[in-house]
Amino acid sequence: MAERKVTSLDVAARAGVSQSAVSRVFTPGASVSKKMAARVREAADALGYRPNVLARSLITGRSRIIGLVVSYLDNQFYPDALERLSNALQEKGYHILIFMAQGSGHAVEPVIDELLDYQVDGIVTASVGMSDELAGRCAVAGIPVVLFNRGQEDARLSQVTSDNVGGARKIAEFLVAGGHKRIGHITGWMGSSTGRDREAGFRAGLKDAGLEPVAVMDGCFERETASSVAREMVEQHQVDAIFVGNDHMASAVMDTLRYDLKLRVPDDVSVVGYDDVPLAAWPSYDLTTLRQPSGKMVELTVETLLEQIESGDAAPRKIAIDGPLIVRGSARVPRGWA
Amino acid sequence: MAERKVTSLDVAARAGVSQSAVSRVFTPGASVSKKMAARVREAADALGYRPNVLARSLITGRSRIIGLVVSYLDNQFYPDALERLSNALQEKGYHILIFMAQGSGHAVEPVIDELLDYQVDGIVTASVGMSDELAGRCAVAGIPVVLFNRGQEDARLSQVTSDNVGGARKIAEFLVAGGHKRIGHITGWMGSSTGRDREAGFRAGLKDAGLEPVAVMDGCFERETASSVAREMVEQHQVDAIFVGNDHMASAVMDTLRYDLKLRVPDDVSVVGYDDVPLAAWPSYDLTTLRQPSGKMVELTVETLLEQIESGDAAPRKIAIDGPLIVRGSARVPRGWA
DNA sequence: TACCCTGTTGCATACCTGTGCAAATCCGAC
DNA sequence: GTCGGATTTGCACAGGTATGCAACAGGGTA
Repeated sequence: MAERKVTSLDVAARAGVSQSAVSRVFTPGASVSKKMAARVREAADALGYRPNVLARSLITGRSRIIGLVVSYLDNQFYPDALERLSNALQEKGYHILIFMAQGSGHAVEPVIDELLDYQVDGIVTASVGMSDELAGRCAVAGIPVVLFNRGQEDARLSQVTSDNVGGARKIAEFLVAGGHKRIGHITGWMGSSTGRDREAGFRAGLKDAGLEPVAVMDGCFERETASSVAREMVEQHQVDAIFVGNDHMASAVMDTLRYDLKLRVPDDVSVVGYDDVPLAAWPSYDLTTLRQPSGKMVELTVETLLEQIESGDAAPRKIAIDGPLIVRGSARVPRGWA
Repeated sequence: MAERKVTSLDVAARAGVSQSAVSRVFTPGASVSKKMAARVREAADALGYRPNVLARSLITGRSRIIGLVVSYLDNQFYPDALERLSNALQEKGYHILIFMAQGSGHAVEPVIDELLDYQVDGIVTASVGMSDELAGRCAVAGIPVVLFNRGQEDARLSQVTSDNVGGARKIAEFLVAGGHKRIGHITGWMGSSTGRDREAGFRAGLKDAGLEPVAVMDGCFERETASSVAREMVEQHQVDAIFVGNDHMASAVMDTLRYDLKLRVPDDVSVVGYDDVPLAAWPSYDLTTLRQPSGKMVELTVETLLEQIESGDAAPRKIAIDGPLIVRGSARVPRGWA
């Protein structure tokens, strides 16, 4: 039923040339005469020949596959980034092999092993950390790793994040300028660098104004957790503003404030998020938030990764780019704010 | 810097056995003695050996890679399905190579070629159609294709959808029972089977009640388009209910009705969606909608695909599963509705 | 014509694994 | 101790491609 695969040998036979000639025609930068190229291409088209990427990778040592490890896709930020990442890599002739880090986010270990089995040229992990031992295995295998939206000490790992400390500080300044007195913070998962950095920046920003958060609780990057924590924060700490660790949780918090606790946003409580995902701009939320420029982040991720893959020995890079505060209607705007 | 890759030969040498022995130890179902397996595994662990999937696929003819073609991820339905699909396949030892069909959804052609280059074992296309010629190429190559959430005539293609005609009919009945008189429909993209089937089912349902939609306009599965179309529908056709072709658009329509046109939902206009994505359950939308059981759909997609891959000559299947109407608060509920 | 230089081509091999076949080993029964 | 059968092992090759090396052709100059 399924026809036998057509190989470079078939093409060579039909064109009356050697197999190596065929190979060279399909290898950019190889030495082939115009005439030869024309003959081979004609035969190849007639037979419907296309080079076998897997066989090719066996000999070149490059698979043109990038492994992507991701743990959840319900936060809009990640599908968006995934789409951009895939497009950017596709343009460079690479493709994404996707791996879900299931369970409680800690099951990265077995996933990386499988990744290595596929001889990926590089790895991007989105919102997922790596053990030192794992980082070592990748380093030994010569496979560059870029942490996307997450940071880690290990010098062998590259990372691309937004300036979480600086961003959160801006938010603190904004809330202070808005005259809020009882400010709370629902953090991202404190087991993540992102969650910790935003908390640190936020605390620092308040401290500069002589303030301190009246409550800091872990939202774990989950909508349900954030909702229940928000309820507690309002009822027990009477906050007048909440900085929520990302937009995904912030939208849930706004829903809880409005529909569950019957409070007005921002009149009773101001809410600020982080990321500026698409839904932040939807009229239902109209969320003031700090934009993580995902286009730029992806761009730099690709650049960092390909640089290491193609030049072999480029040093890992730790990149933090800053993003603007997007002022919308979910938080009281300070008088005369630019 | 990067150590030379450790191969089955290295393991064989260390264990003092032949390379084939090593291969057999890592091939489930091959004939190996306990003793041999133990020796080989010890040596393999010591060296950190893992079989090279690419080299293996070269000889077995199976890559254990499934190609996924997807055109957009901003509709929550797709990231959700992608996550489930990846997990389900991962469990079976397969992995997803992702391809974005960029542009106006018609650029599937070049993408499929690239897919074939990677020797994928099967293809899943999400909300993307295929030309007959393309379907033919896949059939010739012996690669099964499953259309996810989209239908097509071609007998060589499998497909898994919800019962779009039946589902839309249920919605029509619900709106009619609710006493609505001027009912409009913002369709999904009419270039897609999904869009057309839902429209047909909806029309049929209204007809059974002696009604007809007062307006039918194409929302193209895009939020912006749906919004502007909704405005037109209200202003020029005074609808009292709108069936929107999916939840992704429906949430935008609700925002437009409420915040732009200052209408109350459902008091002034009822809105019903399709899919039951997570945001449909969020209090801000509380959207009445028809659930597409994505878990079940993914399950059947995997089953269909693997059956064809592994048994080689299973016939393509056309599956349409039906889903329940989820009644929430965005549409007037008929008196005494179960 | 003899010469050299540049640009093309073919030959042979390597990449890493799975598998058919034949040889080897094992084990128990006579 | 011998034999038969079942199980295990090794040998050798195949799968589809890229590439170093040597051989080759072509063309221009003296």
